[in-house]
Amino acid sequence: MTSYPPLPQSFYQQPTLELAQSLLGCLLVHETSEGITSGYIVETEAYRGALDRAAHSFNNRRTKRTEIMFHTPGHIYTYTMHRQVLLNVVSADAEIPEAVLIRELEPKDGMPLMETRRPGRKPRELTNGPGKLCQAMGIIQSHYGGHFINPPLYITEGYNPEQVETGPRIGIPNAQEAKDFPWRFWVHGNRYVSR
DNA sequence: TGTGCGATGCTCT
DNA sequence: GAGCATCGCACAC
Repeated sequence: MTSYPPLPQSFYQQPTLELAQSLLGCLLVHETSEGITSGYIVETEAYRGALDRAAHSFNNRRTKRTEIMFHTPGHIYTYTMHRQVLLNVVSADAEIPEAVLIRELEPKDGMPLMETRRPGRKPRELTNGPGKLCQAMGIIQSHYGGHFINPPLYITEGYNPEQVETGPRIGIPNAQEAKDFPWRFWVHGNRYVSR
């Protein structure tokens, strides 16, 4: 099985909205004893702590859960929503609680392994949601606090998306004015992007 | 292929 | 004890 060179720390040192776009087309890789799974990132959302009513860290709220967002960029922020695990990339400098949510992947390596983790699903249903992709990739809550520049869970160079689209984020009806911020980014025309 | 809705557990107040 | 950055199923077309 192939390994890949992780993107360096410097990649994460860019403004959150730019990082959210730069991540599109990058390859998310998870190496486990069962094998490698990987997929291209095709949809992201930015969450910008202090200003953003939709963010857990709104108004710089600092709790056990949001603590990692106050760290340096490139850290792994996982949390559970209902029964799912969701995966975020911490962005912005230390003490600035911002992050990018990874919403959808296009599977690359290890699709058979993904299918064993999500039995009975069609190929495009393996990773077309933030909770689903964590299941398919074997990402669990205990990845919280890790770093994307090291295996087993890391991000490497992928392809350059031809066209990126932006729009309002999904599933945050109570965020008032923040729900209309065009902070969702996706690869135009990719068949793994659902909505 | 698309929409609607109920189950569900963890975190914070 | 309330509120969710969701998913899967049922049902219509």
